[in-house]
Amino acid sequence: MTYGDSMARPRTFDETAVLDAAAREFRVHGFAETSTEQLCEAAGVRRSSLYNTFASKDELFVRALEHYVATTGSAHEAVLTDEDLHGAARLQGLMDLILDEEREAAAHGHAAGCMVVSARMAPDLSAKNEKVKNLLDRALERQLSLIEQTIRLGQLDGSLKPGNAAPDTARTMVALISGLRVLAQAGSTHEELRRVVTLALDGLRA
Amino acid sequence: MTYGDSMARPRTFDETAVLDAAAREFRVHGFAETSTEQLCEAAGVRRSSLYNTFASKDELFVRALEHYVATTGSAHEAVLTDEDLHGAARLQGLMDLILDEEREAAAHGHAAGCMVVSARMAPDLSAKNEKVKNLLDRALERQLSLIEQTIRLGQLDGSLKPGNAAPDTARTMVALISGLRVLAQAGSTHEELRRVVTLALDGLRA
DNA sequence: CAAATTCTGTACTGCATAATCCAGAAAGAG
DNA sequence: CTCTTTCTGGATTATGCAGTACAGAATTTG
Repeated sequence: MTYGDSMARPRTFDETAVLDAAAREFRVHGFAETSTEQLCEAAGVRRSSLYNTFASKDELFVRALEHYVATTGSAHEAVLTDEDLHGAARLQGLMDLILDEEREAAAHGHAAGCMVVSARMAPDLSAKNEKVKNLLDRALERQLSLIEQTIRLGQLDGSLKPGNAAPDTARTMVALISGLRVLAQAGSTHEELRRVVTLALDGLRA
Repeated sequence: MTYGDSMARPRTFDETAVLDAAAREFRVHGFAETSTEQLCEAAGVRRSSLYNTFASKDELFVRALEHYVATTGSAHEAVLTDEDLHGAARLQGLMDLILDEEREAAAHGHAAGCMVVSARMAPDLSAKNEKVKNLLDRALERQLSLIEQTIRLGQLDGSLKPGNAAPDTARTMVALISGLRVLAQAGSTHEELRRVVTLALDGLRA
């Protein structure tokens, strides 16, 4: 009942590290195909410890998703608000984040995967768990809003072709990112993905 | 042991209709989240009948996937080889197929889903079943090849901007289509999806 | 009618796996 | 040292679901 700093044996594992490991598993294999066994092994934690910390696989998934969208969201935000770059370069930077992630994963023999895409493609998850749906919706909203602002900036600083509606362009970028995740799972090489990005961004440049 | 035309009670259900119904379930819910119960109910067929006709859920999935990629592939091919249209219009026609499908599904309160995207996002399926992987790979190859030819045509007939490499452009289109599937699952409206398509295609036109 | 085959409906089996429980060792706080 | 809490490791329970089995009705051919 003594929360926070206990007066007994402390946790030997980092909760955030567990969420990281869980997210890595979930994003590659999806929710249904990831067993608690895999999660324990990936996190280097025993079952009892897992269930002491998280009530259920569902809750762990929600927490991992929360952690995943928060960290990736922040990384994306950092690039998309980099004062040293013009709009087009920020977009390029965002896509480079994705490309680098996929290259890194490919070096380990698999695609990076994406918790958001696979969760979206398994709508029963969102239907069963309201928190999942809310997290996904808010993540999408945040991403759209950030990209939208970047588009507007790029059109003002002259790096992006004017005339394209910012919301539509933002949504197109999100579609492109999701599509890249799928192509990566289909085995497309880093070079192929990079050329897709180049072609798509060139269509937006001034 | 008497194959083909039996001399007894014939099937009262159409095997193709079952595959259609199964594909409809699988494409929305994915493999893991679709129970054999759902499949029976959707197809209007009893369990015994299902297992008399298909050896397992795995085989039914493979058959449904086969049927799905064959029918959608043919529909796409029909548009992409329509002699009455120039290249850009054929691409537009392809995207309209997707958009119409999503609009139709949205009218029923859900996204259309996609067996290919969700199967790709669950790579364990392909890992476990070689046939799944082969079907997905051949479907992607076919789609890329068809779109690539259409791009080349469009660049020759002047409807598409020259200079873009056809393979890259084709892969970008595939990414866009996958992205549309994801956005649709995220609840994007038909109008929003349509504007995404318009923007993306406008970037390719002459 | 007889034989063959599929249908319906329900009940059952088997397995994977999510989740619980427990006994003891380990490690901090007072 | 004592108390508390978390660890390890394994055993156990519970559940959902894929797949099987079966009995009887239905439907076709010969």
